[in-house]
Amino acid sequence: MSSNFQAPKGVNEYVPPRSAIYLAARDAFAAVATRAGYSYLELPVFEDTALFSRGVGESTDVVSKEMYTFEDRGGRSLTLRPEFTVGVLRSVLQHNLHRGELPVKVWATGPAFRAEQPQHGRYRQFYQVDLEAIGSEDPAVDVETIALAWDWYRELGLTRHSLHLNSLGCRECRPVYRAALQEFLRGLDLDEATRARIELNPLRVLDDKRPAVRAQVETAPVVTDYLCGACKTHHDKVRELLADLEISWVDDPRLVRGLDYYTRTTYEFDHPLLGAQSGIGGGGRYDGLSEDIGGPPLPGIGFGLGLDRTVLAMEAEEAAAATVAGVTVYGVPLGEEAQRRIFGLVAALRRAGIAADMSYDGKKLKGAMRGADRSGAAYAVILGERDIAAGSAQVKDLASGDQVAVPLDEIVTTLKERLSQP
RNA sequence: GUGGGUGUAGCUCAGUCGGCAGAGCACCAGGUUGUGGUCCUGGGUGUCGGGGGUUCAAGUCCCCUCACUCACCCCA
Repeated sequence: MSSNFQAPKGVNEYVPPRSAIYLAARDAFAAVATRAGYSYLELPVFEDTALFSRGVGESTDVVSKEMYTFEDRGGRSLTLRPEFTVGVLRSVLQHNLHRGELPVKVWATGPAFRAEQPQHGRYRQFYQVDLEAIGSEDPAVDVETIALAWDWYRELGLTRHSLHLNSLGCRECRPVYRAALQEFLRGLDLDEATRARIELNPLRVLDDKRPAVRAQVETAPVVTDYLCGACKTHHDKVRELLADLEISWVDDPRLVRGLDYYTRTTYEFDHPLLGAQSGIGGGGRYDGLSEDIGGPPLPGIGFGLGLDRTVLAMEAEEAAAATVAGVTVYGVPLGEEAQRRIFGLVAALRRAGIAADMSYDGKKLKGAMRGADRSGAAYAVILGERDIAAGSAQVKDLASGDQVAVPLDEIVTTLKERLSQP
């Protein structure tokens, strides 16, 4: 231990060299979203507590026991966002983006917070990329979001993830199913907590992983048998379009998500190499959410994908790109005057768009050259008393070992020229 | 929140019955007064997670605590 302080329990930090994987994944998502016409949204990390309790739902675990809630100095109750979707919708409504052309297509990224027992892949501060299409009921939009997530995973080199798909129905047909399910569940032999869940959030019982519960719900009624005509048509269209895009999925009528706002299309991405925390992302339609938080009727669909678990999946599949932050040119000064000139030269190289670094602290030649080697640079620029007297510096090709003297005022152009050649 | 496992050098880990804190890699210095990567030589860089207890003696045994981790739960 090098300090008395350590990061708070359950937070996940990205430090070099691993942070490069995180950054590459996030940047790749920005590209995927942007080329599909999604605009960036930067949101507050905390919101009015009531936004989450109304949006996500009082009956969810997320709201009832996992929120970081605090009172600010003005006595307002605020909560660190436990997810993105409601905040995105709140912002879209607040800024009247839905008054323009629909759907409103936006994406966001950053940390989210839930006070859970930490585990590998489950953190109290975790990171997501989020994407939402608001204001359209078209099943093509449902599939567009799925396809973008899918393409992102593929672009990152993942091959083993799977897509699970379900439809949860709408406010017409879901209550009918819910009642049927409750009736079935009440007849089972279950523990007290689970019995309570039957009344509060019966669909979640289907998600129980315990073998004893699993076996009993085997014969439970499934939601897809209860879909109304409109929901069924929608769901069939989604599956048809998915097939068109050659995305494979498994129909999972037991797929339930832990947030109350989902309607119709619901999906989840899993990765087999992550143990219990196998859900790497999920999303779905939330056609009633706008009204739940006091907005106009406005359908929507979107997803949140876990950056932490995606990075873990990349590492598990050994797909993590070996992106090492490196420079192209490395300055090696010998002596004070040389250090001053190299410092200026490195700045000039950077201004010319060439990635450059240098040796500090008056390191001896050997140590400075070692630094050049480790920097990954293609060229070292070595400058000592003799070179200054001659008005030139030594430009060394670190791969071949060849070294030539170049006049000081021609170094930037010389290197630029050399680097532009293949 | 519940139940189990682990915590020793920067990293991966060994440490027997309680008896001088170790290995590999990494790192640093030198071999080379102005030339890296290879090679050779030398160097342990440590709050044995933290606190307390037992003991002549604790990395090792006991208690508490913190963190990580596995499963439940939850979900990203």
